[in-house]
Amino acid sequence: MELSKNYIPATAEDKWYQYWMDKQYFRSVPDGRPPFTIVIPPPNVTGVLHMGHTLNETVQDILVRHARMSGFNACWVPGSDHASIATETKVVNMLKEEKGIEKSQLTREEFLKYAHEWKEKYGGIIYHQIKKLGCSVDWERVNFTMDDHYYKAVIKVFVDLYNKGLIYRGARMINWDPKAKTALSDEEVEYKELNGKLYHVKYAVVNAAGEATGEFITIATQRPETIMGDTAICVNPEDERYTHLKGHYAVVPLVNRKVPVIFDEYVDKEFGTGALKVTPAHDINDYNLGLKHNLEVVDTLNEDGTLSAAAVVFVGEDRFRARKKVVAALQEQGLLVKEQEYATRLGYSQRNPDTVVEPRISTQWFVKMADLAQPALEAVVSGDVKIHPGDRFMATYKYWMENVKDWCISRQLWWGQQIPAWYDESGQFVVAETHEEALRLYAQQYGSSRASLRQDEDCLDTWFSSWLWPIEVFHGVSQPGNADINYYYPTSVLVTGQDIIFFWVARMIMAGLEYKQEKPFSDVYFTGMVRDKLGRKMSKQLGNSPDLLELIERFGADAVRFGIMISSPAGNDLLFDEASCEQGRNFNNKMWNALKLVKMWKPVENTGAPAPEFAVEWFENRLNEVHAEVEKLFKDFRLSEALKAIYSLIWDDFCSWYLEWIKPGFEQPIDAGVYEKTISFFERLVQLLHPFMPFVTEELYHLLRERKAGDDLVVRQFTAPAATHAAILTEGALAKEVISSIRDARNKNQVKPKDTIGLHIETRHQNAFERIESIIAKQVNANAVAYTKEPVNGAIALVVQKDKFYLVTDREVDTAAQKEQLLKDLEYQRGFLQSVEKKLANERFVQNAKPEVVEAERRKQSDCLAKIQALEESLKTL
RNA sequence: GGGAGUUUAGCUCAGUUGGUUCAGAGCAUCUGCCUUACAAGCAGAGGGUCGGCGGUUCGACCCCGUCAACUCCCACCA
Repeated sequence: MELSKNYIPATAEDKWYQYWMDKQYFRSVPDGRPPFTIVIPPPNVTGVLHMGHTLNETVQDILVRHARMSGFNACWVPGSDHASIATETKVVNMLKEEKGIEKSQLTREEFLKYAHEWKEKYGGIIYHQIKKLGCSVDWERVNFTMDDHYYKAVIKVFVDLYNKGLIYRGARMINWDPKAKTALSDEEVEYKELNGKLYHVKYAVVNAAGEATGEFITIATQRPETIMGDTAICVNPEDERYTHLKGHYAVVPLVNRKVPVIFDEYVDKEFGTGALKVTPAHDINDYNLGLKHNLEVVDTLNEDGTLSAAAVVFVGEDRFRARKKVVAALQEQGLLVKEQEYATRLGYSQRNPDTVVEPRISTQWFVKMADLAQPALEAVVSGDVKIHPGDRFMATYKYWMENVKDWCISRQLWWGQQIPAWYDESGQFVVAETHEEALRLYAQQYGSSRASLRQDEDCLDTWFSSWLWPIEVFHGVSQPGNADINYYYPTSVLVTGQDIIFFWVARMIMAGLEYKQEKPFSDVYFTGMVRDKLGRKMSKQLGNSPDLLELIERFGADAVRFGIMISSPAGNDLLFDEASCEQGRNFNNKMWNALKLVKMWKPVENTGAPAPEFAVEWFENRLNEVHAEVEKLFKDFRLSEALKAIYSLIWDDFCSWYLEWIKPGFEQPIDAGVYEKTISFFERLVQLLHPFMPFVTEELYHLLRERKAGDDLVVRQFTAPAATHAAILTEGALAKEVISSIRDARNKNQVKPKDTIGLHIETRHQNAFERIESIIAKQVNANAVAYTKEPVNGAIALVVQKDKFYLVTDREVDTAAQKEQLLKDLEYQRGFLQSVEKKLANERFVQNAKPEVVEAERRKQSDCLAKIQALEESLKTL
């Protein structure tokens, strides 16, 4: 068969993915083997894979393929997340831009219909990309967080937690996105540094009887538009400027409300004027102060960020326009003391990046976290769930779990699981999985029956469904105790970004322990953030986020996988550079050419020339050595190092040394035994590499030999690497160095090809040298390599394994250059000797250092002395 | 403001209980080669006071202290 000049990824990749699918190699059903399970961190259903996903999916595929080839029943569950806020925002924008429809014009049902259509249309992109990347997921196990069974499971868990008293309804200060008109979790708020203004406003002071004292108290605020919601003025009790105001009141400008002056250490005397206006409805700290001092709450904002009737003035104005008007009005009334430039931080909605988040009092559903967090903390601290790399995240995890706050799980959205709370007309409610059940419960609980109840309009936080992911992808909540959940749970490894350790990882541990009484995964592998080569975050705005499919088109999926893995230590940020994909592509091509070389050879039983047995022996040992090393690196999740080890084994040891050693002369036959060994080495090499670069390796595997049905690399099982012989590995290294040195001498025109070369070999290397002699002769293209134990006049000095060898040739040698080289060596050895002797002369070293260290030092000393002597003798001969 | 982490060659990273004159690899760069598998390749070369300072030690890239720079998380003083 004619092999193309270079490896062409595109055809091979599509061919093999289809082939693997047809053979059901990624399909997993419970059997007698131990399971190895990974659940994919579900990407947003309507999103596209960015480089961060690419890294995560690649790592998972490497682990899964490696497990599949190591005797495990490997099961990788794919799926996607409905991502309520992100998706709903996209759908809302699409409706507005493409159809001119506002969400408010639609009923819930109509909107959800559009959303489902959107999901059907774009939901497949992700899966297409996962396939192109070569991910060996079980496509018969695709899960979506809004599948029927999944939806029911989420509702079931909600009802269960409610019945356990772990879910409650409460009025709380939440982050409000006035554009999306929804509550946001703290994590969904992004803070930006801005130049704001600090307005100093004076409030008239009145005494307990309500009479003006003629005094004013000046406060500093960034948000003058909220003063209509003020319900107190707060000062520090230690602040002597204000202590006389105890029992007094202040009059809120514009609305003339009388509010108390309260005292609390919270106030910083040094900041602003030392007096703070308290607006419990619109600031988290003020809210807490309000709780502490029992203050009235006056909510002056509507859902959309305009001023509400409670504001009395500027009703209906947007909060930022209102600010200007309030400032103008204050100025007019002479109450604005001054404006001051002030650097501040404002919270923006992660979903609507231009929208400033508004702290708002609102009725929401909460999960009580303290009791759930405790066991989840212990699971990680005790090492039941192991985090990689190391325990780098332990401190943060611990801190977070010990200070966990209750989790606001309601969202004012339609795309998601609707909260299963059912209300009557007066607001009394029951929590039940279905309407029928709710009616029954309602009658039982309130003693009167209703024909229907109204379901809560809100839906649940996306994470309230994702925290069940490792369980419900196996239907473990909706059908507890089924065969799949019993077999696959707990899963083996979770691979995810460290940025969602608390959103998701911690909560999955909580849910697992609560609903399966067992951790959801044994190991967590954190990948870092993917940045561009300048260290910047990848973002659409910067345009530095490469399109995955385009990268695959240019380099091939294997090369992209190589590029993203080669310098990607666990947990550290990855600075992605296309150059490393190029390196991966070159690597493909290197292997392709090695294949071409091997396929060119004609094996015969008896070539008449001695077979390079040593080369075969050496490489087999080297292969076993690296294989064992790779297995160990896998255990420690040091995947990029494993890839580097394999890369170097294939490129340097196999291609550059081994193949050159056994390569027959032009159009000469090769010994059949050596050929067979070589093919089997090649097979083992592509097998080792397969988890990292699945396509090219499968292609090579099938080109190396005819395969019987079912003999495919993707399912070929690793055998444990055999023990290695240190002596052979050392001899191999010796051969390499001797060859390099002779080539070096030849490059300097000191030796010519076809010369007979004599080497002065130390006795202790003699046996080894006899074994590798023929390889050396062949590699340096010499008639013969003789060796001698006696120094010879005019010899060329070689350094091999820190020992001196002398190369003898009948050529004229450049004695000046030789002399220079020898003097250099001598200088080095003398310096070395000096440092060794200095150490040995140091009494404290001899006394304190470990005996073996001192002994080693003594040996160095004598070795070094011998070398110096030899060098001096050689110098004399020149 | 609190906490965690990082800092080794131009870039990305190794460096495993402190012990060779130990400072490494890959990529990139430069030089020379279209040598019968591979120019997506081969052969060479240059390049670093291991972030700064101090300490412990016979001995420090490694341990301790401190300072600096960068990154992330948490909190969020009107």
